[in-house]
Amino acid sequence: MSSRRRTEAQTQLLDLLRRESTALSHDDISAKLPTDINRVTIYRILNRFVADGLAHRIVADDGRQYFASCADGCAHDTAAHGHLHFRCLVCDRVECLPEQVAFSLPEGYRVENYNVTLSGTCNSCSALAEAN
Amino acid sequence: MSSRRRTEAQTQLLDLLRRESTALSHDDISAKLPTDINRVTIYRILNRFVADGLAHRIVADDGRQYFASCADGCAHDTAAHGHLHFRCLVCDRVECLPEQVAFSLPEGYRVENYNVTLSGTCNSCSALAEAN
DNA sequence: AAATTTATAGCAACAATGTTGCATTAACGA
DNA sequence: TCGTTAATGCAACATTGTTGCTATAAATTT
Ligand SMILES: [Zn+2]
Ligand SMILES: [Zn+2]
Ligand SMILES: [Zn+2]
Ligand SMILES: [Zn+2]
Repeated sequence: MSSRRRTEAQTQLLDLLRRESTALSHDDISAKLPTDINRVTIYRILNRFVADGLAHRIVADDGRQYFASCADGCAHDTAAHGHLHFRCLVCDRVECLPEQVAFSLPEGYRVENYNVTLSGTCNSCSALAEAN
Repeated sequence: MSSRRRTEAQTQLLDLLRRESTALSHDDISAKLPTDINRVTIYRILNRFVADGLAHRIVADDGRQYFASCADGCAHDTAAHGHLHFRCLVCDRVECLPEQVAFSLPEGYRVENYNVTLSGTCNSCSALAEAN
């Protein structure tokens, strides 16, 4: 395998993902990056991060990709990404939740990727709603 | 609410969804329909079916929408769609599996939609692989 | 049966998201 | 310092799904 090079763009992107507590869409990332990085470059860096196990990709129920750092407690094997994702329909944020999903699967199925996304109202948004 | 009208296009589409054992993408549907129906019309009919509880929408981890009839045993409330979906990376089919997913959610989260998709190799494709 | 109403269909154009090809730049090792 | 090639940036494209508008036709009323 060809080895990776340390570039400014990648450093910024990885720092961003690690700093954020929620999973980020491409748009989120573009908006939050300190420097302008080309659209395509961002996509390519993200794909590389996923391939290298630095981040994982969530395809949410809005059909868009979100990316989250794999740093904390989420080991790089597939099964570790079986954790839950929650997309809030109010604040439009996607969170990685630590809870694992349990299920049984009929004989003969071999799982390679997990993509579990619930959507609804997140805890902070329901708290806000209660307050009114 | 304005009442629905019985049209040829809708009948064909609903028949197709009910006849099929797997969830269908737009392309699948286009290809399998006995008559040519306009792209946009298909999308609109599908959205109506989902709104009316005749079908449910799955957003798979390829970012595309798949549709399955709600006829058999899948009641029309949200929770009933908590069943598992499996997308086979070999034969590219999406199945509704009857098994429910179990998970716990932190306090304060309110779920409106479930979207659980595993991907990998389905039972028939792994059987074929074994045979070789 | 004819006229009326309006849900549905069809066409064109658009929007959003992500990828590929290719030339240029720059990281890194020799 | 030089050469190799990974990474970037630009343009163009691909795919998937939606919206606006007009035409058609299903259902209801006259
Ligand atoms: Zn929220
Ligand atoms: Zn996650
Ligand atoms: Zn298969
Ligand atoms: Zn299903």
